[in-house]
Amino acid sequence: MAGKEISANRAVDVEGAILDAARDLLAEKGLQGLSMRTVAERVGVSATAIYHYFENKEELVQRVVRQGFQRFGDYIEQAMGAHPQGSLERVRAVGEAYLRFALENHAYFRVLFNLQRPHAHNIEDLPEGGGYGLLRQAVVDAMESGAMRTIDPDLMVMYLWSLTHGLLMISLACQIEHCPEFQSDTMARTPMDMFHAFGPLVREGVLGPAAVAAGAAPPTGAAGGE
Amino acid sequence: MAGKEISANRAVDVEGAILDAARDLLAEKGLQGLSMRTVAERVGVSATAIYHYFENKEELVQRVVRQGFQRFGDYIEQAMGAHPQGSLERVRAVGEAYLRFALENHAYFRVLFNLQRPHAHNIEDLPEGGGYGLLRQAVVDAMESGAMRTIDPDLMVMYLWSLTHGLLMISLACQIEHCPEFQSDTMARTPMDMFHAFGPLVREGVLGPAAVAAGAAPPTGAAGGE
DNA sequence: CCGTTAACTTAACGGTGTTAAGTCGATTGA
DNA sequence: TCAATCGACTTAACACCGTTAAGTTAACGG
Repeated sequence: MAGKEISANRAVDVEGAILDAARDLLAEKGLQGLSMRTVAERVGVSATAIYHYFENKEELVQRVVRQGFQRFGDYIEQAMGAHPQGSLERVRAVGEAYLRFALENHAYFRVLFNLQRPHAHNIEDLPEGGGYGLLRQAVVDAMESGAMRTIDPDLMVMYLWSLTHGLLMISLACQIEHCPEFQSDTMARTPMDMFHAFGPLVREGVLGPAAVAAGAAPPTGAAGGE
Repeated sequence: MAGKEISANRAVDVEGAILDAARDLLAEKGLQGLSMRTVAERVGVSATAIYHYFENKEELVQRVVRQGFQRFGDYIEQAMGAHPQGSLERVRAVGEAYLRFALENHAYFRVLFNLQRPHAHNIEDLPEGGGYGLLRQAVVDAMESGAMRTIDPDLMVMYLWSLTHGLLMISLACQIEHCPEFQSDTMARTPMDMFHAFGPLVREGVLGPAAVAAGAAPPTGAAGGE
């Protein structure tokens, strides 16, 4: 029995070591930098030994990702706890922690959120060349016509772009149609429906028309603000 | 000279054929499904012939991506044109076209925006397991305390999550610090600064406190839809 | 002591991006 | 008209990749 424990512990050790090595490699060099052979070399076993603990490379990566989301969640939870329940600061703290975690571990975060290597394309390769400039002009026009509040148009564009792009990315990352999580009654299912459902929030804000009209903007805490 | 033209045209033909084959393969099977050998087979040349036109696989993909963004931009421009200048409908149309294009060409779009294969992870693997549920609770609490308007909490969570995630993805996709495009005076530079700058927009909406207070919500067009 | 099983190993297969060297026809200069 | 050049390829090969098959070796239960 002592022997069994030892061997079991050893097995756990090796499995853990494989996971650790895989995580480090992912953080250092991304998914492309993770090969079964390099992981095995770091651990000190042969490449095929990994197949004793994991079915294939995908499962290995999946396990690392799962572990990563766990830490991500813990990080956010801790950041939240520092603010009073029911406050907007608390909601904002979630977003801040989200960003902070991602920026501090961004090579690793890329893997968590399914991104490829940096792929050095400038902003000009993005919808730019037709997209960014067009949206910006539409925003400037809307501001001039009074259909939209007047602020820095680049900030407005970034806000609208982020919201749309984020919705899309999340929808694509998990095939949202198959997630019971998101099937609440009042909530539309397709990304396009959600986009439309965002309308009132985008127009009137998270405080809502009544609060804004009453000039009741809280002096200290606000959802996205400093 | 006739011969030169012919050979030049032929060269262009082959180059174009390679690009077309690469685009089709990317749209069908994503980045993993694109190998130099399969592209070459479709075109009817040997794999190494590609290296006469492109430095390596990365450049080939880059070229396809660039072409893709061009079409993406054209698509958006066309959708915009259908709405009157200066209207919120026009701004919203950009977002709608953005989503429509991405959803209709999503295998291809994944490559444009640097995403990996579907990687079937459920929503539970996302910040869930600590994140989604926590944010949702914070939102529910804020609604109950009156710090936030009361709507479907899942919709609110999706809105906040999309905005934050999108900002992050765009920031990571192009290293925004090095983009002069985004160095406008009033605009903060880091993703975290932008997140904070979003504050007033998130709280009060794109219409602004004055318009909302005046009950001046336009009857027909609004930024995020109906 | 024997059979089984866990925990590996080595060898190999088919695939990948990429390089080196060679072929071959058309173009060009003398 | 002939030799040289050059563009547009080809074949062969290299190193690496994920993965499978078969074998080894030590510990264990009966």
